Amino acid sequence: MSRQLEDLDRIDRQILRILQRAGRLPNVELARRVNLSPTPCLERVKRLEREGFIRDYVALLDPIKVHAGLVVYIQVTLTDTATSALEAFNEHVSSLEEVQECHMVAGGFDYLIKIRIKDMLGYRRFLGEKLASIPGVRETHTYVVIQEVKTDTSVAVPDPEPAAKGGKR
Amino acid sequence: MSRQLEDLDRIDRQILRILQRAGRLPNVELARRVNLSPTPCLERVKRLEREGFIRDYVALLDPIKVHAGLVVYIQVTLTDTATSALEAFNEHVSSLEEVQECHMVAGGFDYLIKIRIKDMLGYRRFLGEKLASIPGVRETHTYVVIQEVKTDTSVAVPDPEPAAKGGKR
DNA sequence: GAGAGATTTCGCACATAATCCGGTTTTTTA
DNA sequence: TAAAAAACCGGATTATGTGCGAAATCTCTC
Repeated sequence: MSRQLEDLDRIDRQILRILQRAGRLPNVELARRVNLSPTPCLERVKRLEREGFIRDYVALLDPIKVHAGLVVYIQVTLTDTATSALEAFNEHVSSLEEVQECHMVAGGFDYLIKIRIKDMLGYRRFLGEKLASIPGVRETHTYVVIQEVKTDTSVAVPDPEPAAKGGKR
Repeated sequence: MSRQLEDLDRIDRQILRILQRAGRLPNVELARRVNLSPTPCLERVKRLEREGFIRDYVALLDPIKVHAGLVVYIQVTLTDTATSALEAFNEHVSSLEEVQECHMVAGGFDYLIKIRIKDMLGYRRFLGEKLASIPGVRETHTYVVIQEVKTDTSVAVPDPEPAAKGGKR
């Protein structure tokens, strides 16, 4: 029914790579870059969306200009590691607007969460008013980010396999 | 010259919040949602882009479908903490396609980098062939992500201050 | 508090892009 | 090799983005 990555040809992958960087590129221009006419190009894009390769399109803001320039990673350990407790924590954390990412990491049922706030005062408020109010938090360890060296929302799309034998595709 | 966040009114902030979630929303529809006609709405969007509040527009892909489903955080300590060594490391890391984020964290000149790869084999290859080849890496500590609880590219845009008294500016 | 100026808004006209449709070419399959 | 399926293209239609002048709103000054 739905294609796998292996089923995508060179053009499909090109499209993914381009749209990852320029989500609002007009279809005419996209078609030109991948050497297609607009119609089949749009058809491919729509299909990639339908099949779930493309999740959605977003605008990226300048964090500093919207007062969210400070990034802090917080490592969290829970007291209770029962499934229900974990799920409760998941729910709670997901609802916090400062939390950009939350991951459960291997080795001792810890969490690593990434937050964006304006400044240290914002961090203190988050820790005291938001994170502390979540039940079951045993301890936290804070990593304050001094410099953002790289931030990239795109992922590498591998080239297609040269197609084993016989025909091509 | 360029506006600050404080200078944005309710509508501007609404626009930012909406476009963060739906970067390809047609301007007519956006205008309808913020109760404006298309013309001034587009004018505002263009201005927000020009002033740098909106950095760019991107398509978000499904990491699993493009064989980048495994997230690993790696904590890195360098042997040399001279500015030139740090900059060299920054350059090197930024060029690696698996690296989605790289942050310098306070307290001992460590780095925290986030990578996306297909599986554990991909991780081993990255560590052995890519990260190890960067000079000056003293030690690394790995956090393997079991579950992605939350991932959000958007940031909270605060509501405007009610404008103190008398005039505003 | 009245008025000049600036800013923002709207509605219409125009340009550009997205979408639809039919026909052709290419690829796949039997 | 022929038939079927899929992909592609070009042009017509529709929708969307963009430019411009006029009206409305707001700001500031006197």
